[in-house]
Amino acid sequence: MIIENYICGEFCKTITNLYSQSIDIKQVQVQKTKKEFNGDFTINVFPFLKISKKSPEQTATEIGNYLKENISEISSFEVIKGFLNITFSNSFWLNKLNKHSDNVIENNKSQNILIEYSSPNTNKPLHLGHIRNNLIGHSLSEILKANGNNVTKVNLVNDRGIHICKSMLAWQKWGNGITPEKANKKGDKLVGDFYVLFDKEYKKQVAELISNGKLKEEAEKKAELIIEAREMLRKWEAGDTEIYKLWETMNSWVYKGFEQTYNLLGITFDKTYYESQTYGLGKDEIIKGVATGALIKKEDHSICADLTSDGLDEKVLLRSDGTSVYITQDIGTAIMRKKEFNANKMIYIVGNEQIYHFQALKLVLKKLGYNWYDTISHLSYGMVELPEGKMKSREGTVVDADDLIQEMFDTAKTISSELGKLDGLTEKEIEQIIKIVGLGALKYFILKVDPKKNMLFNPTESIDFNGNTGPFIQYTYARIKSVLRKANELNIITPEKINDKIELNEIEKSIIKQIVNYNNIVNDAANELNPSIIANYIYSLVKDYNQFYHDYSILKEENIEKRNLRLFISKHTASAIKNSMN
RNA sequence: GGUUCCGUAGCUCAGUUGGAUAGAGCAACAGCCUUCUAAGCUGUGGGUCGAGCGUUCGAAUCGCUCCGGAAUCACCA
Repeated sequence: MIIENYICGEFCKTITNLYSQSIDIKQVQVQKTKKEFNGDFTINVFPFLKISKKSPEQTATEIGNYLKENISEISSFEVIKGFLNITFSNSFWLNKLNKHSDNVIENNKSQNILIEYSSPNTNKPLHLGHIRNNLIGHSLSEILKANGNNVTKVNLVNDRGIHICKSMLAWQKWGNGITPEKANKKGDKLVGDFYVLFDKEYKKQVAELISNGKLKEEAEKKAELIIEAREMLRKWEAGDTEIYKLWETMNSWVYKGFEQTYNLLGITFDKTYYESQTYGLGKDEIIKGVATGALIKKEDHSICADLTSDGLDEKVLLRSDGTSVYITQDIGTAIMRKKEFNANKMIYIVGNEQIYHFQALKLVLKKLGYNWYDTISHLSYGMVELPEGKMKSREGTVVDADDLIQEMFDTAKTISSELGKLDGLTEKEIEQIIKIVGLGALKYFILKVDPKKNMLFNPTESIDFNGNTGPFIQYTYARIKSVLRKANELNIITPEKINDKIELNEIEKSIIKQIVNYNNIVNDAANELNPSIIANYIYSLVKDYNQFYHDYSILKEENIEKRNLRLFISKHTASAIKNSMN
């Protein structure tokens, strides 16, 4: 955008000088020139025909001539219909590239950004949906960091509630004192099994009641197991020591399991919140809100926010018995975090089923008088579907995170050894490689899709290493590194030695342009909160580089400057790729 | 029913604030290991951008109306 802005500015001056009329810079449209045409940037002159009172071709030619005369870096221009394609000199691009050599992003207004992601429940192991969440959250936080922001990554664990009591109750009844160690099982898996067991037994009871003539709804409420689970939740909230101890023990098993999965994925958090500690937050704020008249207290003593003027409904914030609901807690934590981290921006990575929830959250905060309510953004992502349809825990079609990651490793190993990529390596090296490749495949496969869209996860395609995949990018990166390793004359690659005397062919120039624009893309993606832009961008860069690689042989190269240029490009391509692979 | 999101090649997906002849990969077919690593490269075929109307010099992109799919509209979380 930096170059485009510069061109826009020069264009405005040109219009003023040629036609003595001033125009708004926003009217100027500058794009990168399409591949099929000659040029680096294209200015569209159609909107200015009324000012020039000439044909599109004449107008574009006039402007082109003026720009070329006044900007020395423009080497030539071409006019096609109303499109003015201008070409910058090679030295212009090479200098830009050199400026960005360390991929340090300039022009930063550093911000404190808080990003919440993952947010698991402690009654089930992590699954494919969590993987999408985790990868988006982690990747976005890396993008924001690369932009020079101060990023705090937080997790909010849902560790309380009736669903947690269900697995606890099942363990109490049928667990016979089993532990992850005794069962030789990950803690989250073990607890998840008891949750499933509860559901199974509960359904049995319900079916029995129905066959005894009860209505379905009544049966679901009257089944003994659910009554016991509710009683357990009541005891937990009352601070019953025995229940509390069980809860702590089982949750600690789960956390150990989660930690393993996070480690496997390479994901970390700066702070973890537990809902058991935050669920009471927000009450005071809401009561204050009633006092100021922002919120409504109803006859049954429940407290609501009237959001109808914003197109939403009435939202309950405190139950009639004074206990808090989900959103109460979120109001409290938002206010707390805002203070704690002095956050300029708070991003929540949460599935699109909660779009309504976050709209309501922001509006309630607004009503409560927090004018920073709009610094909250909800990055919602779509569901991950399987070729057979949606994942359903009841039907056992949920893709478990650990299983999936293991499968990626196994496939990476199979494919790599079939291709002979692992020949002559030590066990340790092999393990390292399949981890990088397997995870790279999974991460890229998920991140390349626009988060807001529902996506289809086809296991066989995700572990394909050809084409638009993570391993292809890694492969290219590895090859570039190999080129650089072999080029022991690296020290003679200096931009000063590369000048306009060297002609750039189309591919060389296209790669340089792409790398120069890389930082801007990163910036834009950070603004749009969308890692998939970078993923797709890097793929196109890598693809160009691959052509480049196949079209030339450095070792056979006739002149030393050309060889330097190619090494120079390789070096920058490598750093651009590396930057985006973290 | 209200609100939000999605619909682009057989399949999975890109497509920058409206721009030029709509792009990749997979799958199919035909080539390429004298090159820096073939996890690659080249070529061929494949499209009514869900449909229609409108806005304008110009629409996959913006607006409206339909059609199809998803999510949501709890004193659940």
